Amino acid sequence: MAEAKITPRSEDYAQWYQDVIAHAELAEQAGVVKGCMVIRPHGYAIWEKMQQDLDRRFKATGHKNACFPLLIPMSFIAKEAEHVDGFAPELAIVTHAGGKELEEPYCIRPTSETIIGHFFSKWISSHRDLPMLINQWANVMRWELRTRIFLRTGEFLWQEGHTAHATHADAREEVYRMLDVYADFAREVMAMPTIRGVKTANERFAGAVETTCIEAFMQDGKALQAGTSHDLGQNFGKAFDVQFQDAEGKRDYVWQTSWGVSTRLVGALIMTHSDDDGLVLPPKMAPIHVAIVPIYRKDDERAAVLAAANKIAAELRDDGLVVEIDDREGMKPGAKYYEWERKGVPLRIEIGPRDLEAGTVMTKLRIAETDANGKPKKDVVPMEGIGVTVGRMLDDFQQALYDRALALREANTVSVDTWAEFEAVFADGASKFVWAHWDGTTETELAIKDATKATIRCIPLDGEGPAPQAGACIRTGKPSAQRVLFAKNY
RNA sequence: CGGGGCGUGGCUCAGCUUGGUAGAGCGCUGCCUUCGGGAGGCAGAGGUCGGAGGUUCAAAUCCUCUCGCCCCGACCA
Repeated sequence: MAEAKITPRSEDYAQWYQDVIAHAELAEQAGVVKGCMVIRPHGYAIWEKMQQDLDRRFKATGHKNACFPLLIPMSFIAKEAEHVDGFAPELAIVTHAGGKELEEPYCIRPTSETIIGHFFSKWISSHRDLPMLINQWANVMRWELRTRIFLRTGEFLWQEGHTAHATHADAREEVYRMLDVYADFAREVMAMPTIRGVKTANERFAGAVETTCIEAFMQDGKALQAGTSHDLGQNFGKAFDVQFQDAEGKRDYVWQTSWGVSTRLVGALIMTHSDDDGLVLPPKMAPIHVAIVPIYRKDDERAAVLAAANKIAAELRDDGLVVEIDDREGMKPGAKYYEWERKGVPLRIEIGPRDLEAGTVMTKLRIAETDANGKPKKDVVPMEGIGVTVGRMLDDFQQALYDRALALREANTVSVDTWAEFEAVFADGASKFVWAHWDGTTETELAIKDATKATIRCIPLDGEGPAPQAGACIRTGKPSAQRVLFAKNY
């Protein structure tokens, strides 16, 4: 009996996304808690891989982890005018505790700038205390009207870096250092190309003077903000009175930054690489690298095959790989193939009696060409030196996924100079990455959004997108210094 | 908050119009056969039909109220 199939992307991309998550057992709607998700072990394992790699990068750039309270006094949120305007609508508020009404309500943290500002003011008094480089791994809550698993949920997991510096220049250097950490991580580990840029005033973080981002291309042509890094200027320093004395004895407010990525990255990973057969994971993101499926008929075959499978697994594990031997009884090999594929395991090894005789194993990458009969291509490789062979296959696969993702983005990226062309790209719910000129005003940005649902994802940094060149705004014809990135977004 | 939909074994749902002993498929448990791309047979376990009230000899089904969730739109990492 065939299992319920994953909806093909061509039929319904949103349904496909949900099907992939369900079939790979990554997460599910909590149901009993509105807008919240349960991250299942396989999904959480992916998040842990992200955490481990990022945490190493944060430590390598001098940051230390800490943890601040989940509950924040409401008065804190109100101290920074733009911040409170931005976040007030999505706060969950605690009014009662211990059977009594609280004197001052708390909100569940939507982000921690305010409470960290409070503590920075206690901890910082001298330029010798700077820079203060803190990161927090935490859960936060934003009461969203519309949620999508991993991409936007009421509660989500993330890291938030918070730093304080003596000069604006130092803070800006930090903002861009961490943006590059995110971009490098996305490229090297997630095999996901991104575009680094600056957000328009309209899309800026509430309370920041500048917000930078990495934008990733999803298979349906939409953009997804995969990470952000903010220059907070002295806004929170002034709101929370975070002052220091410099070497000359002058007092000044600190210059702060904050930066974060969240479990949303799991959604980005899915929509960058996965296909109609389910989840596809780059080896560096895979909780299980290799699944070994033993093939046998009789008991004596079973014993011999399993012994060989264990030997291979041991060799691969010595190389640091996570290997699963699928020796479940009563399940045919084909069913096991489908299961490991929909869970995104990058490489499968089949080993049976014929292999034992020949001293070989059968290997199958998660994404493979199909032969003339429509069957996926498998490779016979010698058991001798299996560790080296598998290592190379996984490295190549990691690179191939990046190349494929980049090629898809490039194939769906266009430069557009007329409004008619621009509208056509975004007609009927479609989206691409569009480089177009814009006159720099929020008014025009909103008019374009109103007409097409496309928004400015970012103003590209040097080296991203087409070389800067003056032109005329796609909408108003007014002068524009450079093209900006438009797309519909998640 | 507007518009739509749904609450029935673990999951997906049928049954409701026209009230009469709670069903199917998948999954699960056991045994047997099978095993290089989604196996089959036999035997079994499992449900206060979201909740409360009402009508009735009799309610999953009709009526009233209520709770919850999902989808679409307005806000957002």
